[in-house]
Amino acid sequence: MTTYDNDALKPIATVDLAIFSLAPAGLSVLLVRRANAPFSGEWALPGGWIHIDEDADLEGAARRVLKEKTGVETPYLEQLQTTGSADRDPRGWSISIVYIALLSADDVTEGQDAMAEDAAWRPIEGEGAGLSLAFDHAALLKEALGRIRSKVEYSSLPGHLLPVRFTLSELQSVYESLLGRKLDKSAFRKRVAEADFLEPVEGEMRRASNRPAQMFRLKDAQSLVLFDRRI
Amino acid sequence: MTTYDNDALKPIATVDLAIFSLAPAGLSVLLVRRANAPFSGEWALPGGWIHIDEDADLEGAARRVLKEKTGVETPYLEQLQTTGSADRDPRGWSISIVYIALLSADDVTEGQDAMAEDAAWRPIEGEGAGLSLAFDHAALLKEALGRIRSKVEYSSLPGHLLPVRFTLSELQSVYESLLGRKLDKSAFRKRVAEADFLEPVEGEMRRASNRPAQMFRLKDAQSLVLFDRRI
DNA sequence: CTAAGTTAGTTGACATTTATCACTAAGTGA
DNA sequence: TCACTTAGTGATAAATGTCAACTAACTTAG
Repeated sequence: MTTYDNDALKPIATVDLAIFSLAPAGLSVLLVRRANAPFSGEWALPGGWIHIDEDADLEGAARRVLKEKTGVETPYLEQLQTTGSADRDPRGWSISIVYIALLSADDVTEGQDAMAEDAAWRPIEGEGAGLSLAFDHAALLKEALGRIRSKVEYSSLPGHLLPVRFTLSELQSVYESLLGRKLDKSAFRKRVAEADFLEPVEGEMRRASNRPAQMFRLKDAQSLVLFDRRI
Repeated sequence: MTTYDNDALKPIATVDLAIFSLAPAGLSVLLVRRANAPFSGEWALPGGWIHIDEDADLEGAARRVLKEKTGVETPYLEQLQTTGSADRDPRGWSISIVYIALLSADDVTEGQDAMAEDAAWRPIEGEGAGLSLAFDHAALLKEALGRIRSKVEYSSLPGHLLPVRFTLSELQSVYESLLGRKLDKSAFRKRVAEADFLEPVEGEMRRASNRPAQMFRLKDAQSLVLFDRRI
């Protein structure tokens, strides 16, 4: 085993985030416009160097970046993957640890003031492959989308994109929009009940010109519940 | 965004591997005894610095370490997770990108000469939580075991631990031993047939003092096939 | 040569689970 | 009071899993 006699032999390490929310237009990702070289002026996933004097660990670094860009402190946060190669950054051998964050619709509306000026929500169109982003961020975003789409099939993931309180019908629409197909109401409710990640907000109903609907909230806003079978 | 004016501000980055095989005693992991500080003399997962002049990318670094320790070049290899914190290595802020590798029984027997002298196979007992390893490697190993055990439920993973050619009954035993429960022969064969990751080796049979069994091999020795439902 | 023993591989009956779709419930507004 | 809309539940058909019996193909003992 060799040692790093020379720090110049160390790779560069950054933490990058794929931050998702449900804008009215559907699933959207937060992008920032780069101010400096390389790729100055181009859009990229929010991210930054690890600050070894400030960040206790990788997840701490991810939370710091998230707070800087959105003002949100306690979202759903999950490590996606790590890429690293000699040529993904013109400045040298670099590593990117990528996290996925899901923001509730309430986080987005409440956090509008706190949001960084260089940041913007971009709706995902189709497979989301069409975007041109700095570094290898288009590929990273594609991976993140793949992970999200796959987890919708067998987890409570969509619950983290809604407002804090929502009805079962609203939850079902989010599943349907992320999956791109209709679900049966009865089967959907059976799955949700079994998975046991919701609790009713007692006495609170969504009222419209029809039968009122019971409102629910996630039992745990930070964690994902996996289903036994597909939704 | 800040820049690294000083390389001393960069974290240390290593690639570590949880390399598994099926020794006669059951699932086993390859450990190496550390020759240098820190944790000199203690057992650890095989790993090493990223060599920015030699490794093209992270997976390349993982393959290099794997070859150094086992002589094997083309195993099943999968990125598990990345940990990084200020205190996991006494030398400073450090990142470890952890890979899981699965070696076929043939790899192990053929590669015995090529295996590094400081390395040894250690059988996993129970949950594998009892081992005391350098750094946070005990926790990393536990994560790796969790990933493997969970993937056995819905993937072709056990096929990568057997010799290149094997019978369906042998495959079923490996599933059973990793899952810790018996499976129904008929249901098992239905799943395996549906998942379509095996091909028969025409004319080749396992002979014993009973009816001969058809031998099979993986259609693709590097990739995992996921099932629609649990095994 | 034959019968007993062993494991491979298949088949079918039955129980359980899951999908599909129709139904009842509870509100609004004309 | 009736038409309309969405919420929520139940009933039946289809699919799937479980269990165990069955046939097949070999070796070995007598």
